[in-house]
Amino acid sequence: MTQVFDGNIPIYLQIMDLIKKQMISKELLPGQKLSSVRDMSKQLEVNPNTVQRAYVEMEREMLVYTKRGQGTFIVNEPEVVLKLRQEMVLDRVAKFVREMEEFGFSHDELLKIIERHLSE
Amino acid sequence: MTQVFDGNIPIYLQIMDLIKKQMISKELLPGQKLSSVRDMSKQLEVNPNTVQRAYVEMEREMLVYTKRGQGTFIVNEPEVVLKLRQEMVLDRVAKFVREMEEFGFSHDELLKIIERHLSE
Amino acid sequence: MTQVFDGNIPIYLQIMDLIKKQMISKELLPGQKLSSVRDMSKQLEVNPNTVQRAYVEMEREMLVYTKRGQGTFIVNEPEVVLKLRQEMVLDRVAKFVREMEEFGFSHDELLKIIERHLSE
Amino acid sequence: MTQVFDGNIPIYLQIMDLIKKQMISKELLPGQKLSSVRDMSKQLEVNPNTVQRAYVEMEREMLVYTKRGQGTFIVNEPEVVLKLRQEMVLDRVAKFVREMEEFGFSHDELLKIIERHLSE
DNA sequence: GTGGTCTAGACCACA
DNA sequence: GTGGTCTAGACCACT
Repeated sequence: MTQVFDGNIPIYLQIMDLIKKQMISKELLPGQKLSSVRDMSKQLEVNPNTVQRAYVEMEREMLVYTKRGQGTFIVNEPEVVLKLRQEMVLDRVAKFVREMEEFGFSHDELLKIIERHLSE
Repeated sequence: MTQVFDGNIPIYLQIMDLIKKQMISKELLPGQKLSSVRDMSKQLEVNPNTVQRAYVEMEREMLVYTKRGQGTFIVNEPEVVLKLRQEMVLDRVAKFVREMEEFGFSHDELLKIIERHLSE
Repeated sequence: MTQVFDGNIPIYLQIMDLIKKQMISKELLPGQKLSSVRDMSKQLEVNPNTVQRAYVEMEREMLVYTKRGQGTFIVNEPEVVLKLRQEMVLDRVAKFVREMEEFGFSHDELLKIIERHLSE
Repeated sequence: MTQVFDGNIPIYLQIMDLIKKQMISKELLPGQKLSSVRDMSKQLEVNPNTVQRAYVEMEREMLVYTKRGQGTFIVNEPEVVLKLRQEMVLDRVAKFVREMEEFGFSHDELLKIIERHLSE
């Protein structure tokens, strides 16, 4: 599975998103080491600087921390990941529902649409 | 309510999205005239060139057409709007479901989350 | 006067410092435009990215703001600059006094040393 | 009191500075043995290589010398320490005065600022 | 012309 | 090997 990026959104943001999703889905656990900047850049076929930027930005968001010369790690507090999960899910659901309302769907219609989509 | 744009996505794309939503929700009807580039740019507090670009792109997508000296108009065929609606809804639903799956939610959980959100 | 940087401190931090000093000494006034990234990079004989980083970092510190396509500007509130001035002066003085105390100087000696230095 | 380092300046330089200050304030006397690399690295929570590098640099500056199997020692000549003291004081004072001038302070203002700071 | 992002690749401090 | 910084230079969105 090669990673493909949306050309209209900065790649470093998409990398941050990718890692956040892995934190939420428990592919990445608290305290676990992230791939090194170099490895990640090869995996994603992206410049090391771009990965670096994603890591720095996530460190600023207190989701990861860096040990000089050792690597970058998911923060140790599971609460942080839980909070992230809540925030991201809420954000996505709210945005989705708002958009569907803007399209003129009632809540019932919305649920039916999703159910139909899931059953396919 | 002033329009606020996401700094990480090209503004012309966000303007296109805005207009498409208005077409779908019937705030903009087939054949109706869009605000002039100048007016729209003032409303959105955006450079006229940016609005212009959004209009041109939408013309390329055959959603609007331009009459010299008169302005830009939504295409007259209602089917086009219907098709747009289907496409955008499908796109949004598919994207939303995919993301929720990436978060590790089952389909049942997903439905429950939405129901809970709607009932608030 | 060519700018020379201390090899042991990141250049972008030294550029930030430079600009802050100019804000404090009123070479740069609230609302004033900074040199463009490219111009500044030529003036300082430094890569544009390095200047860019300094600007972004200062934007995060709310000392400057950016208008897309127009440039980077000192924030308009003079209070911010005053606060910066207070902070930086206090920081420098406190650090200096602390160091001189660590060297074993009394306050009287410290004052004499400075007076002698100033009169040279 | 745990030692905390400024992440933007090489740690070995900060360690050198620390030792020099101790020499100047006579916490470390001519001929006295420095903590072993291993002990020092534990105290400072730093990699032994980093301490080692600080020691080597200081040996190059002729401020310490190493006896094989016995450890690292402050040089025996008190004049060296005196000279170091003069140099560091001059350096700090000059740098401080220069910075305050860059901030736009006159010599009088500078003295007043320090006096006010000392009297607090 | 202006900032924002990205690539390709280098050198450094640190473990 | 690992992150942090920097250069050289490109392309893009926006004014």
